[in-house]
Amino acid sequence: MPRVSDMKQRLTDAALDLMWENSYGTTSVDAICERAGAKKGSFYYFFKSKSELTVAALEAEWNKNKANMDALFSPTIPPLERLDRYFDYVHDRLAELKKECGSILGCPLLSIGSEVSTQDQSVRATVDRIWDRKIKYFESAIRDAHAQGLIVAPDPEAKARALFACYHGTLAQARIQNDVELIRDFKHVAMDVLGVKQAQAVSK
Amino acid sequence: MPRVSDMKQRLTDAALDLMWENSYGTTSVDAICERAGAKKGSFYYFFKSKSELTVAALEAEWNKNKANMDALFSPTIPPLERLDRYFDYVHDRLAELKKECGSILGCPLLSIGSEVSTQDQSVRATVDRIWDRKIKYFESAIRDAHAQGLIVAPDPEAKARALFACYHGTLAQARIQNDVELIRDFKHVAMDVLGVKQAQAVSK
DNA sequence: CTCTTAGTAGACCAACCAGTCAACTATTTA
DNA sequence: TAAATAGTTGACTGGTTGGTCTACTAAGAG
Repeated sequence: MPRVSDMKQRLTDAALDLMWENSYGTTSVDAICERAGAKKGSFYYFFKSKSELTVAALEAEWNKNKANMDALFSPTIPPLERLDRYFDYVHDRLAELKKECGSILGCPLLSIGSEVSTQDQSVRATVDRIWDRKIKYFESAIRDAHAQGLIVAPDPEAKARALFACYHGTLAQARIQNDVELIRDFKHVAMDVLGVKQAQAVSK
Repeated sequence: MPRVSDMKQRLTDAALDLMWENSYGTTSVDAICERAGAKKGSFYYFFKSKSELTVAALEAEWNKNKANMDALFSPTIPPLERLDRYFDYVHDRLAELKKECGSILGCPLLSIGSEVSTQDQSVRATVDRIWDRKIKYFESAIRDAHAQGLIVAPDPEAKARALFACYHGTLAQARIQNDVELIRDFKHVAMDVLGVKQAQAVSK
């Protein structure tokens, strides 16, 4: 089996970086190739189309983050603290990225998903699928919190979806206003959504 | 003063329709002209660029909705009911649009804003400005509710921003999943965010 | 050493993009 | 009726887009 290459991954990495910072539409195949150090021929050797590359890039990003997500949402951590740590983690990462590129980028799933949802069903479905996987982390944290009597959430799945949506709205607003402030404040909003009383909130 | 024309408005209407349903990037000047029944020359007679047209289209949309927003958020209506009615109104409108085009479109401010935020500062700033105006409706409803002892919100501006962000996250998720369900449920989430006890919620 | 296979190279294409421009036309005022 | 003004027309341009194609090359297996 001759000749190995990491070009496929370089292409998905480049694509996600560019689409996250800019948008799906303004990220051209040429630009992706340039950033990955590839030529057009290589691109279309690995992917049938820009759409297919995007699906692969989103799945690759998920796989890259999964281990970290598993750690953040480990059942060994008190359930509300899992959420708290996750919010901190995202905040810190976005703040770090802002130093590099000057902008708060929000969540690529939402940006890309919202942009292509009515136009590209396979990308839309991919975003949808990954979105659901991420909600599962919220869901089990919420279920555990309910079981421990920290909150009242008889329908953890619905609560998780609602909280996840609220969080992404905050990330989107942060992107539009290019301001981390809201993200920092979201922790308190999350406690409201979950119905945690101040006294019960995660102590520092 | 010779020759009058409603073409400027036809162009902004067409642009907003297309960008709302599809996206900023995939909405071409040609497509806008076709839908408005204009030729390229007319487009660039009224607007210097696609970017400038978009700014005008967003402002025009705001002006079209303003009277209705003023009515929905009239101080004569109990504060929490104002929000309730607003959520109903948006839900009904999006459900109606879905019948026409097959998709839940979400909020054009968020879709367009998120897409262009890092690329087009004047459109970004316009979205930002209109976003702030809309928050004002939430803010005064929240302040009134606080004054009446219906909720505890010592910082109505922050609460309004948070609630608005949560709502838009829900609208974005509805667009991505093409599902009204979440929007229907948002009313209850809003009451959680505001800290309204069930018994105090708007009665039917 | 050579065959096979996985990957690379880059010229090329038709479609489309935002934007330009000079000629044209309808309408109002004087 | 004629001049001035407000709006319209559509061909055109140069650059970009996603995608194709044929020729090429590096490396492991026999």
